[in-house]
Amino acid sequence: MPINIWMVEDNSRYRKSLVAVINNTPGMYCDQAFSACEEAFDAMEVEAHPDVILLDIGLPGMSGIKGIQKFKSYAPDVHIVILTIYEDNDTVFDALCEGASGYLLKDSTQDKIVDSIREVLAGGAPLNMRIAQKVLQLFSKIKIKRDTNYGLTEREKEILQYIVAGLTKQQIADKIFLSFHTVNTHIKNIYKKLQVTTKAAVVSKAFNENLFKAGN
Amino acid sequence: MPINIWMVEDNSRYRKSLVAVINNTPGMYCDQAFSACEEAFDAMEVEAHPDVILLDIGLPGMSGIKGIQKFKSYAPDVHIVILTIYEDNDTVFDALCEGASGYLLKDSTQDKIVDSIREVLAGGAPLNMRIAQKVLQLFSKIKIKRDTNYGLTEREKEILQYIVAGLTKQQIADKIFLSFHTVNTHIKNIYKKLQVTTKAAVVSKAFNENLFKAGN
DNA sequence: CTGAATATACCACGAACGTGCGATTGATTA
DNA sequence: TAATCAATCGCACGTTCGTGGTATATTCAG
Repeated sequence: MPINIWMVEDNSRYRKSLVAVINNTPGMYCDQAFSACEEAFDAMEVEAHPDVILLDIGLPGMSGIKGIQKFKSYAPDVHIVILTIYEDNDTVFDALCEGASGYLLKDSTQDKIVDSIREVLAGGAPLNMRIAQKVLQLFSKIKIKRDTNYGLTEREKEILQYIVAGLTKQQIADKIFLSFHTVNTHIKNIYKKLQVTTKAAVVSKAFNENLFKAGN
Repeated sequence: MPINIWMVEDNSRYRKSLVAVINNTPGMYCDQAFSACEEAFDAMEVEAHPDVILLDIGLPGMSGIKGIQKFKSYAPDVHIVILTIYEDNDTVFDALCEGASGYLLKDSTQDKIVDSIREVLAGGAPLNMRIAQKVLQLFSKIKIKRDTNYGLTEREKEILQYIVAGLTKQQIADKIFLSFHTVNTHIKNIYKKLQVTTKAAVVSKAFNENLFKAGN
């Protein structure tokens, strides 16, 4: 059966042009196109749900970002592909967190957009080249932090885990069969190495710098 | 100038086959191919550095994952494209964190691999369809957590920030011009809402559940 | 108008924490 | 062999925290 596509895009020229392209492509059709999320929500109440929604972000009324979840509440399995001019980190990040299945930029060719519709239904995640690069950069940022060990010993790392877990010094001592004083000493040493002075700060630093994972 | 490509792949048939394809492609060449990272490191010491390294993960000796950073230490600007059969979450995640510029699976067509080499040099991030999907799923997981606000008020969120930053109650009071007692009360309420009993636990929960960002 | 929620403020007490000392043992390394 | 480091244990003091109360002003929805 042909792919049912909806489109939400306030630029009528761009919208009409792309709708025409889709309707001239075998295997897919777009009979619903809107200039605002609100109109599309009304249609979701009465029409058969689409397979894919091509969604702009810079819209009058509700933004595409907020619209993602709303569309998903109507049709949990719908694939939402963002099609926008925005490529700043925050917008991309927010859209992906909201559950977009793909992210294209409007400078994409019409062929690329049509291909992406097929790709998302095949279980893929069409991403513009520059968007994919941004996404990967987010990962490598995580790594940088994970390298700084602060020279914690094994025992100290172990105790660090329990601090993060929220145990008191006495509870930690009981857990690993040490005296309260020993735990106290270890924690003092952890403070020196991490250059902090409270448990809350240790937890904060531990998360910010990914002081977990045994390896390295 | 043509693209200089190296390859690290222990399956000699696959390696030779792909090297041949690359060398038959105008604009790129592969004159160095290895069956282990260690061999490639030796070559990095004496040969001109490549533009792109196609790197397997399941290798004898050092794994491709650990190899990524090592290659980057020789040539910080080299683009490393993973080419492997592994597509489990941990492997993908680790590779991207280490700084891979792309991630392909070995069932990719040779055309796709050649295209990806060009794409990565054009500033893109070639990802296999299924890998891209995994990556996007990681983002939507973040979102789920961010929804659970625990009904914190604006004031409480504000104070939460300072707790995470490691300030004492008195310091927080001074910072936002409130009495110590008021801050104390707010923190008590935060504890009730988050169901914790210590500052360390608050910090832990705040990080684990992304209790940041004002939006929603 | 009337609760409910929010923000503000105060007090007191015991528990937990942070810190400055000192000390012994065993393993590793220079 | 001497020195360093990790791990263990100990005490004392002042500070901060967590928790049980109580109370007032404001705002906002029912």
